[in-house]
Amino acid sequence: MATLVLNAPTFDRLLHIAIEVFAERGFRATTVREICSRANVNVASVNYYFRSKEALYGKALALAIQEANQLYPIAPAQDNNLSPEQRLALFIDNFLHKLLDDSHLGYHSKLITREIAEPTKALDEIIAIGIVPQFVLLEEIVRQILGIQADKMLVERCLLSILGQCLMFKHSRSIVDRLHPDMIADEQAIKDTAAHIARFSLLALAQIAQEAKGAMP
Amino acid sequence: MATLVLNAPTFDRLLHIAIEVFAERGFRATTVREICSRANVNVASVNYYFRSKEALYGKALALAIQEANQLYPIAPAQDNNLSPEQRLALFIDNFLHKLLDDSHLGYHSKLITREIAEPTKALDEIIAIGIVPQFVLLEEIVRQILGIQADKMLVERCLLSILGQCLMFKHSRSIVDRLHPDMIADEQAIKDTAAHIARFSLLALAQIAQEAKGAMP
DNA sequence: AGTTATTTTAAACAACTGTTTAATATGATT
DNA sequence: AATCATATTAAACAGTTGTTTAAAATAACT
Repeated sequence: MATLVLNAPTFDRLLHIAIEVFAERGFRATTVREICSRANVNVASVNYYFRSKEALYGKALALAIQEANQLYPIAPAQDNNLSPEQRLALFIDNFLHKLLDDSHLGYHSKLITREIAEPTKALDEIIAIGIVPQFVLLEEIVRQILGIQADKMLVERCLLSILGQCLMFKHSRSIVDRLHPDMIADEQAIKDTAAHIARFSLLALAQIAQEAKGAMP
Repeated sequence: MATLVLNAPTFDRLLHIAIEVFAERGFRATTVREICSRANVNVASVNYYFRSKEALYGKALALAIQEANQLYPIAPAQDNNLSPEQRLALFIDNFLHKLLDDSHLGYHSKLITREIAEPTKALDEIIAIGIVPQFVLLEEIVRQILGIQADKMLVERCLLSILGQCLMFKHSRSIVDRLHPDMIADEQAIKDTAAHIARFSLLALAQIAQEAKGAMP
């Protein structure tokens, strides 16, 4: 029988180290030799286990999404017993941690945001598995705050306003690190930053909701 | 005499095409041969005029910053006769256009934001020439809106909230393009998006200012 | 004109790229 | 112990990389 039984140690090490190196260097600048060298395996292993560098990239990306969602599940923000304001705060806190928690997650979010900023063929999977569910949840929350009558375009714009504030800390981390390193220095700092974003967004959303109510009572 | 007189046509073409290719592919994935091929010059020209690929990258980056600031000067947002609210709206509109105007600026902002997301040795120049002046201006405006007594950390957080909403459309453009392509489709759409960001931010800032005033009258 | 200085060119360079190969080692099953 | 599928290895592959070289072409100047 030829059911390629996956040798867990080598196979797994390769995948996780691939996440790191692809996150650090990007797909094209990453060399198979560097991945293998760091993983202490032979150069041929990538092609043996994954057929090609590109296929390895796809698998590493999928694993990064899966593990990130596993460590920071969105379930708490889905609790309908909470107020939409509380749920928004939970969502932002969760999202920001998913983006910034290097210590538990390694390079997962770096790889994901890199794929977003510089898409390859694998982008569709990212969007379907990693992005759309978050968009749907956040859209539901925002719609509750703004009221059902809110214009769809307005809701979407507010979504992007909220997500943009969070993603800033990932995509422009080099600047944040140089100008305000204390803002994401540790766990508590991340929590404070998340709280600010939630406050900033809620104040804006509440005002927008009030104006809309005034215009169409 | 050996004062290397720069042959404008070749030299300039090389620089501008370097902006494009580096923006599309990133520094490491860009090949000198592709730049030269697109510019219709010999492969050796890069080393002849710029000494190395890395030096060319630095020059291209500096030129991109300079031309972007030239086409979209921040002067209007510096007018002290305007209200801080108007100045904020002007700043955001200017910043967003600088980010999204492909038609006039080519790949300038793509190259700049790429360097921010994935820094090389050239990052310091970007920050000094392209980022700090914008930060300083925006900080002045936000401080006027929040009031002088506002906590420095709070002001900085609000800065990032505003900039993050704008940068979203650059760094996560692949997602915006797929989920809401109409949001940055043309000149008018960009203006509308800028107006939303200004409104969203102003509502939040006004509330924060009011709360702060209430707490410390 | 002739004599420089500057620019452009094709060719070669050594180093590195992803992938393949064929031999060897390891482990499981009989 | 013998047989077989799986795993690992070193070596080679063809192609690409940034950079250098030395000759040829062009321009500038007296």
